[in-house]
Amino acid sequence: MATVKAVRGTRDLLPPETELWNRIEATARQVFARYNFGEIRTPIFEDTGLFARSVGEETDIVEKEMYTWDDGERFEKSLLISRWSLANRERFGTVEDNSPSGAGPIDLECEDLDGNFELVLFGAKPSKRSVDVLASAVSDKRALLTQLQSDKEVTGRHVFASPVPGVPEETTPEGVLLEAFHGNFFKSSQSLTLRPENTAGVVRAYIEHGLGESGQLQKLYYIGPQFRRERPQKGRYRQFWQIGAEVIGPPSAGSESALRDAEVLEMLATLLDELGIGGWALELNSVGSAADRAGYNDVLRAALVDVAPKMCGDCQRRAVTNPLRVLDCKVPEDQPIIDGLPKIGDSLGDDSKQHFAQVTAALDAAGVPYTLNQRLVRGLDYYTRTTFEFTHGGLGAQNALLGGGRYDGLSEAIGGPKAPGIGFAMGLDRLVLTLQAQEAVVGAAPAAKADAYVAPIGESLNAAALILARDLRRAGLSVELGDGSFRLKKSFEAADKIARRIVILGEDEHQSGILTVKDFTTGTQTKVPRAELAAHLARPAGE
RNA sequence: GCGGCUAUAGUUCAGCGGCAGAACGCCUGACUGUGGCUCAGGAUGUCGUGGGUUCGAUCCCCACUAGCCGCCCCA
Repeated sequence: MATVKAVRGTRDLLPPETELWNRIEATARQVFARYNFGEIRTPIFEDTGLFARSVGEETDIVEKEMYTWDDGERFEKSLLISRWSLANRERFGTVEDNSPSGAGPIDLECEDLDGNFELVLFGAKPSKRSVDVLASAVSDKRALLTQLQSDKEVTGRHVFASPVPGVPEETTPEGVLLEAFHGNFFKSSQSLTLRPENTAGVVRAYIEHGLGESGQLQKLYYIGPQFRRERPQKGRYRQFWQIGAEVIGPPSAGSESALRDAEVLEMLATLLDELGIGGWALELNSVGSAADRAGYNDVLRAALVDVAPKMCGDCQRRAVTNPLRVLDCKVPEDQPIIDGLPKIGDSLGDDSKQHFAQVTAALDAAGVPYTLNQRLVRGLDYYTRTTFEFTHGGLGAQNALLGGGRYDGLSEAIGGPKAPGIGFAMGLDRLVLTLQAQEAVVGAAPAAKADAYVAPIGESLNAAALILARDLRRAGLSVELGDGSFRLKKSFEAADKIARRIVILGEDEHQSGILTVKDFTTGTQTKVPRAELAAHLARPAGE
């Protein structure tokens, strides 16, 4: 029997690797706290419409990478089928009787009509298969159900016509309506999606809880898994982890100020430094207001008409579908052409230019190094004005550690108040890879060992050992508990691997209350009264 | 979604159309209340899954699945 494995693009994080993850998360929380960010935890799934409207209908994420499902009550469907089958046992008793035009493949449709739900069973043009299907439907409702659920050829054919409730009728040339049911059969049906990113959820929560009403700037961070159905690669998974933060609020709270952009960028520089990421680079750009961006898109599209035929195949396609993406092209031959294209900086309005100048001036003053990259146009629709990316060499094709930008119109796009904001998302999976690579060079610190290993000799002392371990643990020590069924040799072998000292609890020690402690670092063995044991074990190894 | 490479022991990997291998790790003993170092011995396994070719396939062929690298896109 094939064993069940983690599904493609997902993975387990095990010790000791999880220590690194926790260290990163703890560092991030500390840094965020110093900048007065609070944690927000939003649901892992949201209404599909949220992502369609925020991330952008036309983006790859929404078009083909989301995990989306319908949250209707699917069981009701089978009830309806069985009801239909019973009701028509008589009428469709024979194949000939039932098929004025021949009973075709049977299908189900349901649709929301005026708040109620319509469910329709209909047959299409006759075929040998469809006759068989119907025959089994009449004789056995379970067989019909199986057919409907398993046979793609049957269930895949959708021909829908508006029915008269309860009355069979002719429908389209392709199909004959067999029966229609009308009523509130489906209590609810909603399209849900595993979040592909977290900014949309944060802004949704901001709107839903009226956080803008406080008049205060909201500074929120999150840490959690996101989901995109992409082809897995190193540092890219279908369930991936992001740490991100958002600064959002009403304009009166200063949410549009370039100072906020600079503060976020300076915080990120600090965070990466404190994480020990060496050699990061900040790339910075402004895509301007929504209008600036649209204008540039037109200018770029026009400019590409002449030069695109000389470019790579991908670029020729992008020139039509998404001109901004041409700027991302990595084909060497195309680079001179791209350099000759109009720059987005020339399409920025005065407001956008001034805002961006303030951002860079603040970064200069704070000593945060950056490089301007006019080709940096982020893929998500909601970005405006400042966009940025922190990259790191040694990540292969996936060289972006984190990315983000300003999204002044996002709240309004999903039905909220005017609430400009700026935020970022950091790929935790890649951050871990980067740190692991660095530590491999520097030399990873050995895994932390427990303070002590309590080794009872004989199973009769197991309970006493449990109590001893409990007391040491309550004193704040990390303690592993051995098993009295082990021979002492085995206890030593096990203990040496996972603890700094071993505490032997044999009959002698149990009677006298004076325990035998051996320090693995020095190999010295001492007798320690139980009352002094915790203090003794708390000392560094070798002392 | 597309292209290339890969899949053998717990791990890292050799290997060959004819008995399944190494290192490390693991277990046992030398040593019944003392680890590391050493020595002796042992088990490693559906050779990714399913087909095909062949007297015979872990090896050759095909498909599938998964991983890695690149593309697309993105964190």
